[in-house]
Amino acid sequence: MPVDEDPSVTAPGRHMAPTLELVAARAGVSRATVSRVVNGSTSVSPPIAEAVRRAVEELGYVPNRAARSLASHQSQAIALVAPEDVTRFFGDLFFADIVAGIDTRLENSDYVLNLMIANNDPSGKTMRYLGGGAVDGALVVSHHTSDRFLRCITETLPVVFGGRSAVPELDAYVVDVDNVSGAEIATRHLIERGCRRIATIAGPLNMRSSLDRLEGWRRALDAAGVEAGPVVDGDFTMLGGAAAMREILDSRHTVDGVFVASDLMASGAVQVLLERGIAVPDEIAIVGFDDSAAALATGVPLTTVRQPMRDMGWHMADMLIRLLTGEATVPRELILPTELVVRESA
Amino acid sequence: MPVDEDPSVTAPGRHMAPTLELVAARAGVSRATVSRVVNGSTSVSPPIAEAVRRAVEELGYVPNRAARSLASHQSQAIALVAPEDVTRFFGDLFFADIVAGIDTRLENSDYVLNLMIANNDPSGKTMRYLGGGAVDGALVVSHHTSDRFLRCITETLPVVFGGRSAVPELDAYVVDVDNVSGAEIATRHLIERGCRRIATIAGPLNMRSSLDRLEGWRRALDAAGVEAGPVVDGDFTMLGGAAAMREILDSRHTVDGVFVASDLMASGAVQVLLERGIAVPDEIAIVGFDDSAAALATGVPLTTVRQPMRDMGWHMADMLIRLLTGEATVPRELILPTELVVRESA
DNA sequence: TTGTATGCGTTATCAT
DNA sequence: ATGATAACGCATACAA
Repeated sequence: MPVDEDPSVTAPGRHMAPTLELVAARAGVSRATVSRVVNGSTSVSPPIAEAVRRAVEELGYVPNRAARSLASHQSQAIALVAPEDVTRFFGDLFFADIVAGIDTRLENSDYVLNLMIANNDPSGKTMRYLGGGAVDGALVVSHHTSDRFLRCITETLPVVFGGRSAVPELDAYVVDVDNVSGAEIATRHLIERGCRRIATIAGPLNMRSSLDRLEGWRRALDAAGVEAGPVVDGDFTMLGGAAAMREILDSRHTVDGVFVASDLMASGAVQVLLERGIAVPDEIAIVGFDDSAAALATGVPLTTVRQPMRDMGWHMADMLIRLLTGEATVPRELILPTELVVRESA
Repeated sequence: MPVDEDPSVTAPGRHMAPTLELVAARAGVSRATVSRVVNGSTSVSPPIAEAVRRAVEELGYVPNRAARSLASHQSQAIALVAPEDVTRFFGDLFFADIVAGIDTRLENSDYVLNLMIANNDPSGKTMRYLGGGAVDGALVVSHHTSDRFLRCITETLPVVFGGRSAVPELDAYVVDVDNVSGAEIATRHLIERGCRRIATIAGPLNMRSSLDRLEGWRRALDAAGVEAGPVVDGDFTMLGGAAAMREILDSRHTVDGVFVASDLMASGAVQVLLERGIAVPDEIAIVGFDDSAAALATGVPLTTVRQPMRDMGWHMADMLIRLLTGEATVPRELILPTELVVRESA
């Protein structure tokens, strides 16, 4: 026979958190009823509901997550899975912003965010965790995550991707930034300010965003009937950008404008230009992409394309929640607009 | 009436995850035994343990977190609580790195990371969550979080702070970067290269790190018998740094070196110098702090002080885990060394 | 509308 | 060393 302590309603147990049971006792109803009002069931008479709410308030009751999860088969948690090298690629660039965006969406929900840095091993801890019912869904900032890994996880859980992957067959839910039109706008800006020999420094061509930005550059050129200048890979790094700029300058081409697919690369490119005494933007105009910190820290403040990373985070979370709550019509793809920020480099 | 599928042991239930029960059946033992081997209890005979392990493997069993948590009163989760404006202050600076560090420590543990952006309201969702047993402990990157908030949370949970707060009475567990000696080294570098009239552009003086860096600057000066130059608040922003630099130049002081308490501010300062045709470092040498992206994107690559943010994350997590596992001797404070990175600005 | 009873998957306390 | 069995705190089907 269990040794029950006196469950006197007045005694606020030392450290034990109050349970449904206690609230029920205090309100003079059954556990089920308390559960109902806590979960916002409609079928409970106003006076009773009120009494329960009071008891909840007085006792400072807060539902036990584990118990709730166990009984309901829902964790009310979602995972944010980021590739192993967040800090290398997303670098210190967007991560904080995306997270902030996700959080603002989650704020008014009951979901909490679980952070996972994932290696690309579909059999690792990450997969076990995601598969083990620990989370109801996942947000993944993909960009170049392995195919096998992605497929695995989408089979297990509702997933929303941030940034379309390079493998288009994977028709999952995704929110992305409109890289194409962003690049297009940037390039058009170059054209409108008079540039006619426009090169581009691109990102690694196995990344979707690089491809899209290249495409946008090309479109703007085509639309204006301007001949395409050289295309050089800058690897999305500052050093790569500098190297690419040198390559362009040393080539047989003459250019008067460059669309650079990231601010970091643009920053490297501008430094090379300055070193060689080439005036920016007068001799060569530069437009970057990202509107990252680098855009302002560069010798010549960069004209660039701002990406709404915060919005992206918000919408990723929003989409997933709508998926989880069984909403009927969740669009499979959401493309967020970019914005040209005109500063001094073009 | 629920439509149960045949729970035959051999049939890998469509979607239901295998439970202890199933594993037990398969291995021909009791649930308790399975639980023991899963949790690494010693008191189980090798052959039986082996059989269980096989069953676990074959069924792909993974313990249900909710159930485990409910029964054990431990969530195996820790929270990372960041101030509301992560993205403004930590900005895109350190957040990703700290997270990466935390994650590497957590990787080999059973803990998962819960991310919470906290407003400073001790009664809000964050507090309810932290108090509700949803996590076993918390990591907080504090720097300027409200006192009341902090006190609240430290009373509820084991907490490790990243960065000492400005309120020293709060003697919680904390890991911090050695701002004092970092600033000292930076300033000494200035002195060693011949500077004799050394100013400093400081951060907001209500932040502990600002205070510490100021202190380091002063110490180096004192140690070398060099008179202290002007001290100007640069607000930890690029614009603030630029304004501060102008203020120094326009003052009655002449300076030949400036220790700037952040790269972002240093970046602004350098631009002002360049605009006015003042040679860096020949006429005025600049040393920054952080070794952030801004350090490289600046016109003159910055000599600066690198902070081991990744290590900081690692040690925060490590400290908390040791606290949670009841380790006897956990130091209350851990100060990580910084490192001077010499580039071109000084 | 409200209460009763059962189950969720583990851990932990007992016996054995 | 191993196996029953009782919590753990909540949701929910069902009865009232």
